[in-house]
Amino acid sequence: MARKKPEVNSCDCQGARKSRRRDAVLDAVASSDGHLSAEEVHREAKKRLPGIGIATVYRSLKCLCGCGKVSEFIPPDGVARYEAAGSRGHHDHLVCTACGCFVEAVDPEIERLQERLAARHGFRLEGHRLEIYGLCACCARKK
Amino acid sequence: MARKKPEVNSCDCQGARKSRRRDAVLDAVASSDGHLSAEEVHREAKKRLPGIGIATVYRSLKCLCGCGKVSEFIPPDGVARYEAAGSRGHHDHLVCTACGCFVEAVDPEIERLQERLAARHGFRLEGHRLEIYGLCACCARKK
DNA sequence: AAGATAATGATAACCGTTATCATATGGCGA
DNA sequence: TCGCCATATGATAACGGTTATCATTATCTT
Repeated sequence: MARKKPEVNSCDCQGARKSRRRDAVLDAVASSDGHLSAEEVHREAKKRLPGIGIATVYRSLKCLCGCGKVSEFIPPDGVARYEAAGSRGHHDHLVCTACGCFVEAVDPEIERLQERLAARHGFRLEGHRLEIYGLCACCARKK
Repeated sequence: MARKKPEVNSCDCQGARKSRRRDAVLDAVASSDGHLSAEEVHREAKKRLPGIGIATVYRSLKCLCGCGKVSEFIPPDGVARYEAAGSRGHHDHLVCTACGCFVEAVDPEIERLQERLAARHGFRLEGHRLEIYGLCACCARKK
């Protein structure tokens, strides 16, 4: 007999069960400023569940990204960073090439033009990544 | 006595010497469609200089990127890809999430708006990376 | 409570990239 | 042309973030 689908949990992935650790990972990401690396998420999550392992953090992050609760941002150094999605909505990043700081930014007009660009090439738009590199105001002043 | 600066070679990096291998790497990248991974560049370069090692390819690519002869593009999978810069000039990428194909595209208006966005946040613009994800025309048709 | 299956932790494996180090090479002055 | 010496090179070990493996535990349904 077909089993009933498990109740909704922090991850809506197909067949996923409720899990204290995944909740802890989501909470760790959601209660931070964002831009946490997996290792930093692990550190935060351990404050909630001391025994949680790094593998679980990676698995949970992947799951939470899959269901849209968390979004992944991969800066030029290739180390993935995570932030809670939804709360602040979509945004792009201005990355300082000197100090490595991030600034979040959105330009509705750019968003709109991207749709146009995708359409022009026959692409069905699903998402995008825009990163602008340069010197932040602080670093530009020092040079 | 101060030595004279060596003559210009395929890499204008400060103090760089002319080198057959670096020339081979540049040629390998330049004579392809672009979007080659380091391993693929290595394979191409070996057709020109059979004994060339992978480490030299990585070193040469870094050097060539540094002086602007080659540009690096890091897709979502994190594996760097290289293409000759200059010839076709700057462009962004439309990446198909189904088949993984790339399409090059530029929208001058987006470029301009990015400058405005950077300025608005006090950033001194140095560069940017724009990748648009979606289904290419071919894959969209199949679904 | 029992059975089925997803979740977990520890850790080995993976893999692209870099560092290391001994040797070879290029380019300059003589 | 020769010799010097900094740069370039090749082989390979090391690195580091991420994933796979596997035995065990937790969760959900009946």
